[in-house]
Amino acid sequence: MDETRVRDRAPLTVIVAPSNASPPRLSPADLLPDGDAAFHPLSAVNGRLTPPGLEPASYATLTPLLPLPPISTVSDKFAYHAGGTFTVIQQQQSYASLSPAPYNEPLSPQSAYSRRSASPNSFERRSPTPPLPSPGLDLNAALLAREEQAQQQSQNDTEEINTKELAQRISGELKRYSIPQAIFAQRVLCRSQGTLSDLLRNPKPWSKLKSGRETFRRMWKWLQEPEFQRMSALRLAGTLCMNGIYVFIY
DNA sequence: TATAATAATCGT
DNA sequence: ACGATTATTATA
Repeated sequence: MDETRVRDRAPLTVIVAPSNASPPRLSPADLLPDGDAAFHPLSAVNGRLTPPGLEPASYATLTPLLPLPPISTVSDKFAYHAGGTFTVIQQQQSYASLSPAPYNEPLSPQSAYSRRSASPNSFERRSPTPPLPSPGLDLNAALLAREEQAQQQSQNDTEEINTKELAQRISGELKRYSIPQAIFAQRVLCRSQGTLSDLLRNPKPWSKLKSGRETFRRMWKWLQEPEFQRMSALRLAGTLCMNGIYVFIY
């Protein structure tokens, strides 16, 4: 719908790659377009995420150090339909399989927001987007998965969001993990710091929102992710900015 | 206390 | 919604 602005400070080479060449290479540096001093991919606190109740470490330090996360996952899928066309993978949930089960949430589960979505204390994994059914594989499974996903999606799209509460929650989380507005806004919302600040302080009621809804949906989604995944999103740079589609950069 | 980092405001 | 500007807060 909207959200199609691509603004890069650093001239990144974005190539939607014809994939008969060698597998895509991502250098960690590419994931950190703005030499963000805040991001220290290596300062992992031996794997454990902030346990409920403990003072949260900075978001930069609590990432459980996924050893070059994207690449392996990605190249799997990549290889999967590396048929000669290009490699675009629907964004989402790429890391779910990589890390040990995370603590879900230091906070109380969302309650008032919605009655339909998300069981409070399970991860309710949306399955990673099933690769396009490839001939010879199990069609039914693929179709089923796809359908589930579609349901999920339409649910998400239909969902009404209590923007006021959402804003509070987000503010809270940003504080807890010392996530700067600028980072969150840019990386997960594709918005500017000022915009986010405004949204958080004076959220308009859902009913009065038009295109602005998308932004709140993103906040909501982010909130539903398990912690490690949220952090990935933070480090990932621009992932969601292109229509929910990953484009490999190399 | 100076400076840097981050957040809030406001005109467009 | 952006982004420049100003205000606030953290830090050396």
